[in-house]
Amino acid sequence: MSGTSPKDRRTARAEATRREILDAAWALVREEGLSSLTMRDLGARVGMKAQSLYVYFPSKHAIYDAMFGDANRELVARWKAAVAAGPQDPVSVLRRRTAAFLHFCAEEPVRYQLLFQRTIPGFEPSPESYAPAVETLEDLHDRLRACGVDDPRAFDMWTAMHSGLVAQQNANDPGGDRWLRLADDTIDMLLAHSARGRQGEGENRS
Amino acid sequence: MSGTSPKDRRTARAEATRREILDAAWALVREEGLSSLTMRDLGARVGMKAQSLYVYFPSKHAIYDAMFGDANRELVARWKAAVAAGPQDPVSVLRRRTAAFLHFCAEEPVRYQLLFQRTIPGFEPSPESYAPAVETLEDLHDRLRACGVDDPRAFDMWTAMHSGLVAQQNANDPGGDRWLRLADDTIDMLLAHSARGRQGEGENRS
DNA sequence: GTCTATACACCGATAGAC
DNA sequence: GTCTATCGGTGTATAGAC
Repeated sequence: MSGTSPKDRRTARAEATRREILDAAWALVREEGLSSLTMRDLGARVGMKAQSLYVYFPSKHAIYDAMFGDANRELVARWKAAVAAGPQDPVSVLRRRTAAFLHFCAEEPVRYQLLFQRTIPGFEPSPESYAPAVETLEDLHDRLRACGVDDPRAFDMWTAMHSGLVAQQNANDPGGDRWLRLADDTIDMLLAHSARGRQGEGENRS
Repeated sequence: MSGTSPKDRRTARAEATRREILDAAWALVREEGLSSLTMRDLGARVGMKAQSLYVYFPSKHAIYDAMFGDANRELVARWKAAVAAGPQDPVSVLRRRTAAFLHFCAEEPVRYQLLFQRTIPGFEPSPESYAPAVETLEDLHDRLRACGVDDPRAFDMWTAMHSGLVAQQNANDPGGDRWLRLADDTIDMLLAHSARGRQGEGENRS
């Protein structure tokens, strides 16, 4: 259990190279755009010929898929940190979680594009890379239920509102906060709306 | 003023060919997706070699631009028709206008993608093609003001909500109405929210 | 494991013949 | 106005030297 076999060393080295290629790919798409990633450019960036990349990834789509997984795992880490970071009453947790999600989507448009806009022709994420996204959505469902929102229509309205805030932010004020700063107001509005007709339960604003 | 010069005849013929090419392009992107449009396929569709298309359009982006203009003009026609089609009180007009916009966006995802997702690498619409979009947005502004909404934040919340409804509808339930049917509820919520703190003015629900 | 070399089937775009 | 021919680009793939 303690020793490291030659095979482990070899796969560990290969894994490090994969990581290096992915980091270079992120840098490239940040500079040139998601769809401007080419195998030849990427190879040059890591000091390889394009053909050698196929030793580490079977195709360009496999690189996109690994990036998709990267981004999704980062998103999960973000909202888990936000959830843990303050008062634990459901509405406060929901507010922090929502803010973390919105900032994650707005701070790097190319990452948002990869995760949610699906702009690459023919690219479909693998189930493994997609799994954290399912976890994220289920967690949101739980958080909303904890705040007394269990109407499916209210849930759909919630996802629409936040996808809309991010879409408008990235499209019309990239790098700014014109729509992001509406988040808390929007949360108030949605909570009030879904509480309508029910007996008003704890709704603390802080 | 009444006669038709040879030059007019020539340009009219060319204009008809342009129209024919654009119709073929719409058919192609509907079948194959927005980014799968190729000059070779498009040429074949109208019985030309790809190179001959350059007689009518200087580039592939120019074709996308003309399609962008097509779609925007159609959108204007749609909401103008919806506005004229019923009772003229501001809230009813706003409801019909909003429904027309949402259905326009949802009924042909590829058109929505061209207009609002900006998924084509390097494509920016020309000012001429974009002009109707400005008119649409200004009209929305006026309609909202007529309903007593003049807070810029409420206006931004409005655009976010509706961009989000369409985004979720097209991404997660294409062809259905899971998010579209939330429109009237959403309008109620937004109108109530922006009326909060002001003296409640006429808010008639059809 | 990386290279060179070569190939294939596409792509947008241009030059020039007719 | 349409064609043929061609260019440089793309992702992908294979063969073989070192």
